[in-house]
Amino acid sequence: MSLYTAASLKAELNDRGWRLTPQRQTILQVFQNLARGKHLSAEELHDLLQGEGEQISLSTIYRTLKLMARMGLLRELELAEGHKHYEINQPYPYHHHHLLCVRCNKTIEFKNDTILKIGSKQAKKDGFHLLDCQLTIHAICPSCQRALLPV
Amino acid sequence: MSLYTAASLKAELNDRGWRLTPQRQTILQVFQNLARGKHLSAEELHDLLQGEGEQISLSTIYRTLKLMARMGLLRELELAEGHKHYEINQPYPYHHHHLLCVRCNKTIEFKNDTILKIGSKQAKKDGFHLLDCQLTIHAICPSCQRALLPV
DNA sequence: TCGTTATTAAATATTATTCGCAATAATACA
DNA sequence: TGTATTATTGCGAATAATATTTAATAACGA
Ligand SMILES: [Mn+2]
Ligand SMILES: [Mn+2]
Ligand SMILES: [Zn+2]
Ligand SMILES: [Zn+2]
Repeated sequence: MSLYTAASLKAELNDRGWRLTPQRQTILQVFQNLARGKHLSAEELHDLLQGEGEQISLSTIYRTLKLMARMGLLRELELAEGHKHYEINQPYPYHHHHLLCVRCNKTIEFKNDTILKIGSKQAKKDGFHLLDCQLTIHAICPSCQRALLPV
Repeated sequence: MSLYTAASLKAELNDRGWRLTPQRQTILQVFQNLARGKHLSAEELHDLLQGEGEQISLSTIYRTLKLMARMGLLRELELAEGHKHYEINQPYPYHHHHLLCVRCNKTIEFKNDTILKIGSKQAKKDGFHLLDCQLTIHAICPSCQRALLPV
């Protein structure tokens, strides 16, 4: 399950002229141990770390999340109005997608192997190097449908 | 092509206790006439309208974009860091997806009928009312691959 | 072990988006 | 067709997520 060890993360970083820091290691650790279906915002990650006694500045958290998303280690998700959420980017058997209620932000994860295949094929066709591939279904959940009208 | 006339937009709005205003009509008009492959941010739409002599406040633009996205008339896309883009939400034959370079934001549109089917099926299965279904492929384009390292 | 330089924490800046409000105008209905 | 109701607008101000600047620190390669 745990794709990156300290050593492999270091290699991945050093390859690009970057450095392995305790902060980066800790943050990746958190995402690797996060329960399935959980997603964290920068703020939430900050709070979680504080709770564990880890003192990592919010700036560093923002920088690290962005860096790791661009490396393909994390997925950057738009699951709520106003801020991003992150989760570990897992390959094939764990790869999944999101069904989202635009009113209450209820999120359901689902798997579908076809989508990743389509995405990989398309990226390859255009010569892009694939980082992530995410289907987001914007919809209205059953309970929000019942609670009619109000936006 | 033009899915909504003034009359049908009015009906759609009034059904929910909302009103048809010249501003809403104008904004939907712009998106319906937008060239294939073009996406607009709130700011860009504002500038475009100004250029045409239409004076619609930025507040109204933000409100309208959000409203229409939640109605399913527009698609809200995350194609760049920091701000959203919008396009008209077209059904089946025009429905498409995006391949995006996370470094330079180069965007390629592509079609795939399977994805919409998967999305519809999943939404139905969970009792959600589908608004939009978008596959976003995060990747690195060929020229950014060549321009190595720099983030 | 040392020098170089990427990274950090903290404070500050930026900027997309929202909100409060008073004025206006779309709609329902008499 | 006129009137009352209230959703919507434009403006300015507020908010909040994220970026940036800086000096101090600490990884890394030699
Ligand atoms: Mn997920
Ligand atoms: Mn598009
Ligand atoms: Zn809901
Ligand atoms: Zn690029």
